[in-house]
Amino acid sequence: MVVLTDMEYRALEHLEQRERHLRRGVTLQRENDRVGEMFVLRSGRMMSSVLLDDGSRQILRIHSAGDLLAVSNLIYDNAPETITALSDCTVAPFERAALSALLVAHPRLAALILVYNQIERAALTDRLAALGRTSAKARVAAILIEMRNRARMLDKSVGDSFVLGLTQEEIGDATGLTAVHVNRMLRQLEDEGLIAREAGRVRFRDERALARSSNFVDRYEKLDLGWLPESRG
Amino acid sequence: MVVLTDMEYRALEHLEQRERHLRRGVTLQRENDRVGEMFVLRSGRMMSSVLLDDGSRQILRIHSAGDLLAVSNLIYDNAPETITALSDCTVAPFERAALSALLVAHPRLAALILVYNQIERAALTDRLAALGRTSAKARVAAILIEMRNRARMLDKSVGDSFVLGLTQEEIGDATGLTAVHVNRMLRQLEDEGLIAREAGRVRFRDERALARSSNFVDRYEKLDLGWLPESRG
DNA sequence: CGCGGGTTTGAGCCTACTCAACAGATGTGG
DNA sequence: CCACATCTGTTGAGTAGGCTCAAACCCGCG
Repeated sequence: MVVLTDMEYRALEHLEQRERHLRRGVTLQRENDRVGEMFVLRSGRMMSSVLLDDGSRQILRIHSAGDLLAVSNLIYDNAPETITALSDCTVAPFERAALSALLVAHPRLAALILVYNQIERAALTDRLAALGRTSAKARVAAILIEMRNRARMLDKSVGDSFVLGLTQEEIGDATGLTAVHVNRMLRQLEDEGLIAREAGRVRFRDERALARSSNFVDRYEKLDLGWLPESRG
Repeated sequence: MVVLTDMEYRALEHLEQRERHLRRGVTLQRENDRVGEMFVLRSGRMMSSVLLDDGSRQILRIHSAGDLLAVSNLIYDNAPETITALSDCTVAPFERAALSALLVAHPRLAALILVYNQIERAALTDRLAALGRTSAKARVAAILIEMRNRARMLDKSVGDSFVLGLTQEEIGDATGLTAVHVNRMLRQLEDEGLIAREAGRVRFRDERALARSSNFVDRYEKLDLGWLPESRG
């Protein structure tokens, strides 16, 4: 999508020097933890979530390889969100100072971070609209499509059938529903012939109808990056 | 909160050269419009929203003076959201290229934009959690507190009593409720002695209890900006 | 073989929605 | 200055989508 120069590439490499491996289920940081680092997710899938004081959980975002994690630690000393591994993962931690230096040395990378933020913002506002204004079925359909597209971004060979990698409870926490109701909505989508479920995999049988019933918009498409500043090296 | 240097200050002034005045109700941009500009909101209050295809509306964010508007136009040619004036407003438009130049010339301002993005992200995720996991009453309470705090940021003299400046329909579209139910929730908060309503104004009678019933967190507090890069001039 | 995590299904309930009517306030044109 | 339209807020009655509680099932795993 954007070609980095050698210098920029090396700057990123430098940022990601260290590496940490996480097993599925491990939490990288817990809400309100005193934190200072940020992370690049190098492989695997993670999620960020918050706990409300009635004990319920809201999943804010599902992250996959290449995402920046915990960027909000840049400005808050106490983490505003919990970050947990959904699969085995590797992350590369880096310090505020490193990011700060990067911004100064590589304005074009600074701009790309801004771009990244805006994509994420768009995705968040889509979810906001979904939670506020769409039915349970639409929300479940939307998360299915989003997960498939994510999978495909990392592996072009992914087609109609893919491994969801989320429990129904997790889908519920992401969509603001109960696990029980998620189950019923999946069944309904299946009964209507929109999807099929087979041993941990989901297959789209009528993607068109699925998209129609979910208001889904792919925010990684149709980006315009012509305005990016010149690179320095 | 952060002291700008003369150079930085002048760079921002330059960005905000032009000015445009908007009457209440006017839309600055409509979803899917072909756009290229971004804006600084100089005075007044605006909102960004999306329309779903069943005709319902979700308000994504309420903006007040000082906010950056339509930053997502940076990366999308077609606006992902509608932006409308909630009161008479003035905005200062600027181009992608201007922002791009700013990032190169003033890395510390680039960092501040990043900071701004993260605050906004935190606010969005709070709302996401509210829509997904809290009751109607809690959501209404939360928006009241948020609006009061916003008003106070611009005018330190604002205390328990303030002008809400939103119709019940707008509150509904922001919280994912119907106007009718918003009305009932306001009445309930009033009956319970948490608020009083008097001619367009809201007064907090028990702010502690209001905050308790709403999970509200003020994301503009407790920022740590010690890591910001040195300014250049 | 028993255990635990995840899934499935049923029954009944409650929160928030829909529809509808009305009251006030504001504005507009005649 | 009145008649009328429009927008916002208020209240009631009935409905429904999604929740709770509970039980059973499936499957991989120690």
